[in-house]
Amino acid sequence: MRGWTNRRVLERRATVFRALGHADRLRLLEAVAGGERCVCDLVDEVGSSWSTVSRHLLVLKEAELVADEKRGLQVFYRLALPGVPSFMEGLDAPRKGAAVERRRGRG
Amino acid sequence: MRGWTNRRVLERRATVFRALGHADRLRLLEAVAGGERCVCDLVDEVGSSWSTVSRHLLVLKEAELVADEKRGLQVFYRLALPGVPSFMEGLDAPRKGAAVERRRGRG
DNA sequence: TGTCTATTTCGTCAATTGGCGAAATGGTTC
DNA sequence: GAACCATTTCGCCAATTGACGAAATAGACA
Repeated sequence: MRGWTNRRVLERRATVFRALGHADRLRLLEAVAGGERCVCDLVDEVGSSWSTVSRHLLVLKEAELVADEKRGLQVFYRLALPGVPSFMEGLDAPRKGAAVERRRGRG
Repeated sequence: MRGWTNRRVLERRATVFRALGHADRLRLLEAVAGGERCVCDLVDEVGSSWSTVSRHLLVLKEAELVADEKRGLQVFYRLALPGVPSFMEGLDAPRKGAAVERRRGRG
C-alpha cells in the first residue's frame, strides 16, 4: 500500500480527538452517555461556569460527538457517537497489557 | 450508579486523546502502524522539520501510543497501542452510521 | 581524539485554548 | 411587551501548543 489517508480525513479525525482531549469534556460525555441532559445538569456535573461548560459542549458538538435539541427553555444534549465511551476505557492502562486483553478475550 | 470515573483516569485519557489531536501525529501513527520506522523516514513522511517531528514523536511517546528504541545511529519508533488505527477509521463519518457497521458485521 | 550522522533540546514567536464575568439571545409567562 | 429563565457569545487574560533554526547530545568510525 503506497497511498495514505488523505489530509482532509486526518484533520477531521484530529478534530474529534482534540475534542476528546480535555477531562471535563470526557466527564460531559460520560454524563450524556447515561441519557440526555440539560446544560444546567451538566454545569453541576463538572463544576465550571456556565460559559465554560457551554464552550466545552460546543467543541463536542462541532466534533459531532454530541447533538443538542432545544425544548422549551432548556437545551438537551445527548451522545451522537455511541462507540466512544467503551473505547475510552481501553486507553486507561494499555501498556500493562492485561486490562485490554481481559476485556476482550478471557472476560 | 452514582460515582463517576475519577479525575486521574480522565486526565490520562484526555492526554492520549490530545496526543491524537493533530493530523501530522495521526500520519506518524499510520506510518509506524505498518512496521517500525526511523525518524528520518518519518520526517519525509510528514514534511516538517526534524525538530518538529521529534516533538510530535515525544508527544506520542508520552501518551504511550508509540515506543522507541535506539539502534546504532538511528532511533526506531513503533506502535505501542495496536487498537488505535482501526478505531480512528470509525470516526470518519460516524453519523452516516453505515461505515462502522459495515466494518464489523459484514467484513 | 576528532569528525560525521541521527536525533533531541532550547529559545523564540505566533496561534490556539481554557477560563471567567458581563452582555446578548431566544423562548416563556404574565 | 416587560420581566424572567436557560443558555450562548463576547472580551479579556493566562497558559499551552506548534513551528522553526540553532545549539547540544550521543553513537559510529576514521
